[in-house]
Amino acid sequence: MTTRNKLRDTAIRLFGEKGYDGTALSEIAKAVGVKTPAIYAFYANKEDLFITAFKEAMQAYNQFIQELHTSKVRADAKTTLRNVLARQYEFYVESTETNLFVIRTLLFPPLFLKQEVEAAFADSDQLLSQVLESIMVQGMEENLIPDQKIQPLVDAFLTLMDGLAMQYFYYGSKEVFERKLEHAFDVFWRSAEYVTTT
Amino acid sequence: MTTRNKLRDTAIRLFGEKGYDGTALSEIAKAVGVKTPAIYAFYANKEDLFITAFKEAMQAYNQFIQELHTSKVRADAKTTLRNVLARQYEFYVESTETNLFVIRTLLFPPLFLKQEVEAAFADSDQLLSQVLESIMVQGMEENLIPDQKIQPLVDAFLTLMDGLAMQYFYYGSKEVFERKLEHAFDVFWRSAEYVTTT
Amino acid sequence: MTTRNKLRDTAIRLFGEKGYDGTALSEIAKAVGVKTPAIYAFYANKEDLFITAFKEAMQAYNQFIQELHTSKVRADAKTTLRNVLARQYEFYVESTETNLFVIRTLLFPPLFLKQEVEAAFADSDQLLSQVLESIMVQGMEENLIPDQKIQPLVDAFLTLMDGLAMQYFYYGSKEVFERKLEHAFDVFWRSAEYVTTT
Amino acid sequence: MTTRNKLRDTAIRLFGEKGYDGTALSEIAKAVGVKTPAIYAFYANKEDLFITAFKEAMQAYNQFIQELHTSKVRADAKTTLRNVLARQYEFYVESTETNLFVIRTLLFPPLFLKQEVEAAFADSDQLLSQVLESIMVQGMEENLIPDQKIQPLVDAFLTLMDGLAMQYFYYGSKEVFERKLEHAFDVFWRSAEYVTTT
DNA sequence: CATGAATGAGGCTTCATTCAT
DNA sequence: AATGAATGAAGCCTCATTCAT
Repeated sequence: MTTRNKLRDTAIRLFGEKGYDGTALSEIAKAVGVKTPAIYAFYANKEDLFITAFKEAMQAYNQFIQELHTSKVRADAKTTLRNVLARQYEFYVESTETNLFVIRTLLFPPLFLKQEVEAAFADSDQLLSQVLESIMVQGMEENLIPDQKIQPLVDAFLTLMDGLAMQYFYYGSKEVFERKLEHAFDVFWRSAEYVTTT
Repeated sequence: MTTRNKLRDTAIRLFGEKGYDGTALSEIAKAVGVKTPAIYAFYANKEDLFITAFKEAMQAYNQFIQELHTSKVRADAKTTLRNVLARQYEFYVESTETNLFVIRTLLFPPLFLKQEVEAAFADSDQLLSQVLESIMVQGMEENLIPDQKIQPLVDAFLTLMDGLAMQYFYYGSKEVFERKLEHAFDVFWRSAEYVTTT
Repeated sequence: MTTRNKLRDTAIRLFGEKGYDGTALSEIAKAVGVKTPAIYAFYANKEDLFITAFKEAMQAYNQFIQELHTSKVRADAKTTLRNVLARQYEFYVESTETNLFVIRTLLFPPLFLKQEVEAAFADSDQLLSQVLESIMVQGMEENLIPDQKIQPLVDAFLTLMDGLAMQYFYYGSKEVFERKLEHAFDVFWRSAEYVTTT
Repeated sequence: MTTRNKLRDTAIRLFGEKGYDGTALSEIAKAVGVKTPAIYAFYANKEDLFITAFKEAMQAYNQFIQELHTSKVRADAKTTLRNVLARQYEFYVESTETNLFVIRTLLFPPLFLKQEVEAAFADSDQLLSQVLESIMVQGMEENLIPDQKIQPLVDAFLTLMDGLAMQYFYYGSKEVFERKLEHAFDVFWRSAEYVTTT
């Protein structure tokens, strides 16, 4: 891999672990095996490196969302939703570093990036909402989910995903996290498939 | 208020906004109207100030959880749970700064505090779990919630609370947040009160 | 003297010798016997130190001009004008460093100071013009200088002073400089006292 | 023009504007449309480029002086002297950049060039003195200038030229400069043609 | 309690220069 | 002749911290 990309990826990892202010360019350079000034051959400055890293990480994140959509066709809505969580989990495990960086930056962006971060977040959020919505619609067409307003289901599921995201990062234990995932999904699905008498 | 406490509270605010590394002692001192070395009359060093601030904030947070417990007696389980979310929301609004600091620190503690933070989090988490559990039990005793395993409900509700916490911080809009809260709770409760045929 | 002023004076000297870009803050600090960061206790940054030094030097320069005016009363116009050059010379010798800094900065200001420098120069220039003008008027009242337009005399004398200033800095030799001074003044005065037949 | 010469001329311009220390090789390269290391194909290092630029500029300057000499034959001494100033002015206007560089370097050479600069200056100065001297002699032969010592006239005229040089660089206004030039020359000439009674 | 003065450590960045291509 | 990659040196500046007052 090129030095340029090694720098970017290492930046993702270290910025994710210790934040923008907590990460020195010298650490990134050292991890890549290069002296600090070499960074400036590829990036204008620390902010530029951070932004580049952020864009890369967001792209990986959005691609993950896109793939949720692509792969949804294969199964019924319940399986698909369950898969969404499984994929989310997988994604976290595979790309913990990228994810830590994305979440950290979305929640606590360095001030100079606040606006861009908000825009990026809004995009991803909308994308994910659409994917979930189309899954819910499919569920209704399959008669797995009774006819009802879709927004509440989407909102609840998004909240669930966010909650799991948070927990993934603060529960060390795999078992606890998997239990939570199971339980949260079960409760969600029971509600979704519930036929309101009213 | 004493200078000591002004420093602590300003630390909570600024560390919450910009993180440990992003906040200079001089900023805190300036915001309080004092020169930097004055901080050392009250706190051993930056870490000490941070830890003190963290303890104060966690105490406020735990007290909030405690009060959820205390106030629960007055109403039925559904109302109580709904109130929990309302109180959580209120707490965020009233104490945004404290909360930002707590969440930031729980999710992304400075390295020197990782262990203490995890312990503190475990305590709060357990406390909150117990509160929620007792509410669920009450719900069953009231026959509002059909007999079922409690852990899944608690896990789902905790996930819901975490998800809302995250969303509170990245949705600027009050309306969107309140809609999400409503929807997420409705979906949760419908599931909780659902009588499984199986 | 306070560290603050030692820094300012050393800055005048070193900036004068080697220019803004050629002088490192560390050199100034070292010459004063202090570490570089100490500078920041007194000056916001390098530019601030430079500007402060410039103001101080300009003040010394303007004060020198003022004193030309004050001391003029005592003698006839010819003596006074000759004295002006003598004083200018004295001033250069006594305050070579200040002067080198002033001239260097007036002629080749760092870009960030260009505007302020031009304003400062305009002020001093006007001040000096007025002083010279009043001397010429005095000379006419004394009938040492025949009645004529004053502006040409002032302009010529100012050009003479500037020419001497330049030569002071590039002729190493005292003798050569003093000869030039004598000659230039003689030529000037012969012209001034000349009674045009036309 | 060759890259080599483009570099040299751009160096003259930029070193003249911002000095040796204030000009980065990268700026020069960029202005020429080449990458920095390309400079090293033609010049040993920054000092070498500077010295080369200086020699080129001094040559242009000396050639200007030479031409003063060459063209002098055509007219009477007064006209010739007046022409010298006109030509000096023209030269400044046409070759402001070269001149700025020459004057800056003569007055404030980078330390590593101090000696060479002084030698170069002495040469040019002597050359100019000779030119002026021969004009004065011509003036006497023409009986335009009464018999007198030549050195004072030469010294005065040199001082005048230096004074105008300085003023050219710090007066923005063309009108003011031209007025000063006129006045200074008039005063000079009146003195030169004056017949001393003594 | 509080501050002014000072500093060691370290961070970001620029720059002249080298070297392989 | 020219460039991309890289670096050593150095510069400006910030910051946590100390100490005498």
